[in-house]
Amino acid sequence: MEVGFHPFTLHQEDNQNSPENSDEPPPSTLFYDTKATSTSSPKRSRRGTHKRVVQVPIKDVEGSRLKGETNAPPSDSWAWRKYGQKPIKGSPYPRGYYRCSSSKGCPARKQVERSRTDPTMVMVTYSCEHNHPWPASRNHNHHPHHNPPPASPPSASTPTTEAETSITDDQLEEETPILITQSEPDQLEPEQKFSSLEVGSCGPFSDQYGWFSDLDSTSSTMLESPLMARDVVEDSDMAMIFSIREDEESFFADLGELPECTTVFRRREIERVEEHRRNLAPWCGSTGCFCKTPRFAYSAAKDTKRSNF
DNA sequence: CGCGTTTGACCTGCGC
DNA sequence: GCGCAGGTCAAACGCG
Repeated sequence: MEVGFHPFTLHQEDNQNSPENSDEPPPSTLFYDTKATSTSSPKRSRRGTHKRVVQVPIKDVEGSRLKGETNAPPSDSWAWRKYGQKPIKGSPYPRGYYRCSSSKGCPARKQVERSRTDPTMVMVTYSCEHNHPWPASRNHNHHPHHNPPPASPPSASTPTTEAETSITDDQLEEETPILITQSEPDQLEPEQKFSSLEVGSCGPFSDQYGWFSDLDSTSSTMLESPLMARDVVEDSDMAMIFSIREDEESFFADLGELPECTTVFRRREIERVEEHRRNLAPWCGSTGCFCKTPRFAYSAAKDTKRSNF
């Protein structure tokens, strides 16, 4: 399919949903997760919605699909339909609103806007969860087998649906390691940190996988960021990561054609993790936890008159 | 013809 | 209560 993009940074939104106020995450690879209760209709609840903000290098977006638009939706494997666009106060770039068109009634939505502080980055805010299986038609490299991800304790939040699980599996079939970091870990217990990164936790992660699956090998550059190099893993999280490793091995066995760089990365990271494990070094500094590959991720007149857009 | 995008209008939440 | 700003709706339009 089209060129994938690299989720670069994700940061947790506060309850007020104001990426424009928080679009200055460090230029490192971060993966924020927002935990909140989804309330009634999305339209009526601007706060309390589970959102995830992903910062993506603009070049990747451009590579996928864009028509001179400043914030063309990054290419993930879900089908997104644009339903609105608004100029955001304080930002020179408009925000585009997309909803999943893969399935009727799917509540999944995402907002795309270019970062004010770094025009080379696009902020993608995911909210709600896909309520349907992974759009196979859009999912290249679909492998029919594979074990479900290690039974990471079901997320404390929203249970993972079967569809979501399968989605995850499918997407986990995809290669390309991904770095996931959750911010604001201080507000979460270790388990929570991870559960919030899990697939089922109000699921947005499953749709994260969507574009994870489209990542191309170039993401390895991001993955070898300094931040990546200094990861330290906590025991509980290590357990997760290592329980996944088994799958990983089988995965890799099936991924013979993966770009070498990604494979190198994995091995490198595995070694690092193991080393950390040996040292039992604490991790999750102020920037929080992170996971590696997608497989590991699961742990991962008003206005018109005034806005004239 | 179906699907996606554009865009003006409307609705809702929140801060003051 | 009011105004602002964000989020969504839906008609019109474009494209394949």
